[in-house]
Parts: sequence; C-alpha cells; structure tokens
Amino acid sequence: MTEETRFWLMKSEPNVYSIDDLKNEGTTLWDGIRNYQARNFMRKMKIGDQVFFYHSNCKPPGITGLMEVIETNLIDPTQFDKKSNYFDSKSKKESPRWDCAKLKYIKKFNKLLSLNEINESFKGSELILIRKGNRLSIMPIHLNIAMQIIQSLEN
DNA sequence: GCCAACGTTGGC
DNA sequence: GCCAACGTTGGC
Repeated sequence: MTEETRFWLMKSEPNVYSIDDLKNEGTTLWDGIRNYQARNFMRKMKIGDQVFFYHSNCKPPGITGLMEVIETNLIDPTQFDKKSNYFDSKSKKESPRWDCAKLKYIKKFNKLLSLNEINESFKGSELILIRKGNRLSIMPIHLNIAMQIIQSLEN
C-alpha cells in the first residue's frame, strides 16, 4: 500500500449483501445507489482504491472487511430494470442518472471494528464521517484514519 | 427559490 | 418500534 492509496467506506446491510456474499462471489457491482452525494463520491473512486466494508443495520454495526476498486464509471443496470427495487423511471438510456463501481474482495477482518469502538477511537475527529445521524452509504476516509483502522483490526 | 409534506436511513 | 437527521418532491 502506498502513500497515494485512497480509502473509502461503503455500507451494506448484511441481510441484503454481506462480506461473506462478497467473499463467495469474489467481485460485485455496487449498484442501487440512489443518493447523489454517495454517487458523486463513487464517481471519484479510482482503480486500486481501498474500500472498507461496513455492515449496517445489524448488531453490532461495524467495519468487517476490505475491498478494492477494480472498475469505475459503470452504468448501474438496475435503474432500467422495471423489476428492480432500484428502477428509476426518470433515468434515460441516453443519459443514465446512476452509475457505479465494481469491487473486489480483499479480506474479511478477524474481528469487527464496531461503530462503538470507531466512535470511541475517533471521538471529535472531523476526519471520519461515520457518526450518529450520518446516513451516507459511501464516504471517503482520511488516510490517517484508515491506517489506524487497519492497525486496530490487524493486531 | 421557498418550504411543507413526505420518504429513507440506520442507530438505539 | 421509535425517531433524529437528513434528502426529495412539488405546489406556489
């Protein structure tokens, strides 16, 4: 990992799509993002960026694994799929509104870094965006914070 | 452009 | 199930 490595965090509910699902499949298209801020962050992703996999809406919520960006700027197919929960009637084929990145499984950490522990460790830090009330499902993680997260998970 | 009503996320 | 903290929609 180099100094230029960039880090992100992506949330998913484990009963919808978990780190174990990703481990089994190897790669996944991160589709279904319907929040502009999250989409815009995803657009900034570059191949090789590292991404923390965060399990949300479960007990306990927290960081469970690591992924890597392997493709970017892919059209999200679910926006045109009438059977999908993510179908968007306002999105046109000529100008798709939603796109996504493709992620590769890197590892599942031996332990979970719970939201509690994250909040304890990074109390008052503006560098981490996970906090009560932040419902953004994709967010950048500052390099210093990412290093501390990895260190605490690999010890 | 304002804002009320409504919908969603996600921790608790 | 509750509800805080948003985001979206649509009338005006």
